[in-house]
Amino acid sequence: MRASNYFIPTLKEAPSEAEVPSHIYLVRAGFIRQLAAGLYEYLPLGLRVLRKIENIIRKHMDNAGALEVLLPILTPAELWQETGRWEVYGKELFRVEDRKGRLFALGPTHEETITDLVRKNIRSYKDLPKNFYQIQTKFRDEARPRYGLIRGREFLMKDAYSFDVSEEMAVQSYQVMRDTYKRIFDELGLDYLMVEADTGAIGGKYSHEFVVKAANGEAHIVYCENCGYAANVETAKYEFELDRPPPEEEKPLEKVYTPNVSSVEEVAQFLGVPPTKIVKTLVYILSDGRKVAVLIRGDRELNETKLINYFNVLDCRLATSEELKEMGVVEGFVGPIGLDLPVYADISVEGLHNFVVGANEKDYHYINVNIPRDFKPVEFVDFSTARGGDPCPNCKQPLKETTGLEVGHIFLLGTKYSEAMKAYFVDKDGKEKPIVMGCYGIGVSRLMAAAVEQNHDDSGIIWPESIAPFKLHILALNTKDPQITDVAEQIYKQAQEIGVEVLYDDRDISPGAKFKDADLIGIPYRIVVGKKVKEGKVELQERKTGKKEEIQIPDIPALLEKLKG
RNA sequence: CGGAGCGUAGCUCAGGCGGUAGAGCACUGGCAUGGGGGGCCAGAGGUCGGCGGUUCAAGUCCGCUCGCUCCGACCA
Repeated sequence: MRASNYFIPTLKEAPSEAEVPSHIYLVRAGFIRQLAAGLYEYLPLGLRVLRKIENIIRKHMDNAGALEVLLPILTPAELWQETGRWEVYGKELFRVEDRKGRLFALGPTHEETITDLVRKNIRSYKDLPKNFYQIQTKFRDEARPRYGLIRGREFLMKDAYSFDVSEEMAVQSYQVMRDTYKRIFDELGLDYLMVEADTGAIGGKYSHEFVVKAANGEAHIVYCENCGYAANVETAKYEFELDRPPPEEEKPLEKVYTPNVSSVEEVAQFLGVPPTKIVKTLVYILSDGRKVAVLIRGDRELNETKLINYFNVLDCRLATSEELKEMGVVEGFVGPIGLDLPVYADISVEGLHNFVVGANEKDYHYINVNIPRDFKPVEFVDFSTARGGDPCPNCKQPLKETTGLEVGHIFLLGTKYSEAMKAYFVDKDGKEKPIVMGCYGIGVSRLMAAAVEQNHDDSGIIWPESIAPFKLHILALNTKDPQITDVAEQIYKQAQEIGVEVLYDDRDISPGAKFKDADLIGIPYRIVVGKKVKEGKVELQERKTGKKEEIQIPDIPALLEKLKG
């Protein structure tokens, strides 16, 4: 491709709305443009990268035996109502109405659609297993689109759905996908982790996320370098036993005056005790209306996902000041003793002795509280958020903590959708059974951003070779010098003949501008044709390392062959 | 959805006291130049987000509205 015929609108300055490196560089280097909040246009360069990512995914999915389909973006509301997700998915679901008033959703995911297709067309165990996938635009009416391609309202995803006759077979399909995903992310050249994850709104029995390590990621994960344990903090466990303070002799319960002292830090300082001996009491309202008190040790953070899962509800939130008042609860001094709410305790509270809690009375705390002497929780449950330094649940070595971008998520769904939508098959024994499903997503457009987050420097993007828009960038430094343009043209033609994807900067602009653009665009290899052609030489530069090397012109075909391979 | 900020040239931003609209970069023509966004000359480019109000006069003050961004809630 000749740059003079192409479209690469580069920008010297970062657009004011861009915050993170991937957004800044993808816009500046002419890969994407923003149309509205969370909506992006892919320019020719951007589309090339997107297609590369797609094709890598497609290749591995095909190799794994998955079958590509293309499902409509518009999905009838009735389908979503069948599974209950018309309500459950909430405001994130983009809803539209046709002229007759019939309601549709712009698909954020396609479990309902694919399950409908399968129930209408698959009857027998002989038709199974099947795995269908598509690469399709998805929609989410995000409350807050952010960070360019990382969180858009419209984005490209690969989604796949497996259908099996039994859970055993479904687990096998799941494992095939897990291995396939590893191959995909390996080939994409990204630094990623596969982590245990929560199933969220998709539901299902268990799931794994594929997380690309990135400072701007929304996924918080912990992992163990020793044994390989890795999990999203939403679901991560840690070895509680090693997190316990040593046993103590029980001291008598005492109520102490703690004027205006309510936060853990304040109480710890005021009473001269470590936060590990203070127990926070949090009052939560569950989405089914239940009100519960949850105890957790002062140094630990409660994990609302674990709470939601334990109580089997859609959502939860802390009670507001007004609600606490209505319940007769004293904000800032809440405690389990004499509280008229079911009290659940995090596992961190189990075995804790002589600790501090609020006294349900303004400006008072109890000290030397002990279980079960002073109160008894309904149950001890793992509610706390794992963090770096916690002992690994498998091997007890300290866990590491990092943030990342979730670029893939696989779920063993079980029969949640097949039962809700009556997707049954007739098994060998002649009995009708629900199909066992799995679903598997990859954020294609998000991967493009993730790759840039992980591969850039102060000058611009450094594309991994597998997804770079071109392999080779030829810079003819002075287009008025026929000797230079002749050589550059010749290399360009050779590269095309050999099959190296090449961008040829033949524009009549200053050399500096060409170098700056080339750095910004981030094509892995660069051949600079300049003054040295007089000595029969050009220069090869590697974007990643900045390494420069002089090449004799007759050696170029060999070099191109190498680049192709 | 709560809180905050910002909308002026293609981009990044000044101007704010109410009185003829600015800079840098980009763009067009010309000249010179040709290894890191370089120089000189000339030029084009604006319903100052929109609607309404105050005023002799509004980019500037007031109200409403739309958009974009940030923090939070939420989320892949």
